[in-house]
Amino acid sequence: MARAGVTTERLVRAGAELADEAGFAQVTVSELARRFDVKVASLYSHVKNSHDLRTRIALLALDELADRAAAALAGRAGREALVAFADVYRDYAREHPGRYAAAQLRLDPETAAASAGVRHAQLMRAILRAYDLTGPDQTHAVRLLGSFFRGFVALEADGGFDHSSPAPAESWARLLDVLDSLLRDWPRP
Amino acid sequence: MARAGVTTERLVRAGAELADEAGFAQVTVSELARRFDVKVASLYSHVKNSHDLRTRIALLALDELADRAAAALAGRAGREALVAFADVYRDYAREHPGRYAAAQLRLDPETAAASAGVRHAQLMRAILRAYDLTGPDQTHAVRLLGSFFRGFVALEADGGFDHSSPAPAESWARLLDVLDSLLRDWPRP
DNA sequence: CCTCCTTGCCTAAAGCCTTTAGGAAGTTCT
DNA sequence: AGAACTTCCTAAAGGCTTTAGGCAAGGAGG
Repeated sequence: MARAGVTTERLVRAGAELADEAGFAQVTVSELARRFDVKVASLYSHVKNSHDLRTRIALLALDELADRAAAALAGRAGREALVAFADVYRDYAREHPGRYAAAQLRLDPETAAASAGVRHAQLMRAILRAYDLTGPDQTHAVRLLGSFFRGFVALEADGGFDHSSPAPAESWARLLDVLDSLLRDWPRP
Repeated sequence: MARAGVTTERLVRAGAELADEAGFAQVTVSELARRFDVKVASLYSHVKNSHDLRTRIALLALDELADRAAAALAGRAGREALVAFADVYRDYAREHPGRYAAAQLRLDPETAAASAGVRHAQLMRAILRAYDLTGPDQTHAVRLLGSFFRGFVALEADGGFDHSSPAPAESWARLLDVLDSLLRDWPRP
């Protein structure tokens, strides 16, 4: 019997593509087996179980995102950096909805600590260095940005902005300006 | 055979409780049948299918949320209203994580239009009446608040704030103040 | 070249969830 | 009481997950 040449690597990559096509929830060991034209049980030599597969896809996505974010931040600071970083997120979510959903998967602490999630946090902090924020307000600001990015992208993906008029892109651009202003002129407690 | 007294109403309510206990993803027709001590197929007289069940739970959650929000807003305006409204969201998500997750379920357009989601949008607009925002900036502001609430609550639930120091509650309070400032002193384009 | 062993893939089987079809026993209304 | 409806049941098919045990392809070493 000719070997199909399945590897964990290829499996995860195919899983990511499947996620983008059909949604992260549809990523199933069975469907991947079908795509590799292999029996389901065979995949269990390459992946521990369904959860393991999903986790690996999540890690791939986090990695890709961090890479893009780091590239976008190179040579930029202040408003430019903020916008570039934010766009990386939004664009990635739009280009790769399944992978983006995967990146939201809750990881167990050890896995999370070893993931590219850590890089994300560092990059966000780096953006804020251009602004004059001290002490806890720096953390608050990180959380504001993180919350806004995540929430906006989620709402846009859910069609939450579909039935009101300015296109999401317009709000996105305007709000990034507003947030830049806010960071430059951060209100005192 | 003694009747178990299952009704769509009781099913949805039990589903909501199950969601809060075990997570929205664990809400399954089978598990509910177990809880009502009834055969699985029996439930299909009360609910069209699994998706129908989840949708009903989502609608219940949206309704409860809108009720709470409306109550919180009564007699308040400006910063007070903003904080009260925001707390309703965050508290609901913490008290009823499963229901809150259900409320995020993507509904088809007709269902969404008939849901309490519409009330949410109106309440949010009502809050902004206290601030001096005109034209598209009003929509932008609604989107900023919505994104922030949703993102913050999601990140907190995912434990995204677990390994940095100020407690989420502290950032939440501070950031609501910051946003209130921002709305009062909204930057010109 | 040819064993030997690792590894990829397979069959079998059990467990759990969903959904449909068709039937029997309570409930309700006339 | 009898008809009509509703609730619940058994049966059965189909899908996904996961484990156990086996055969054969391909590379390593003699």
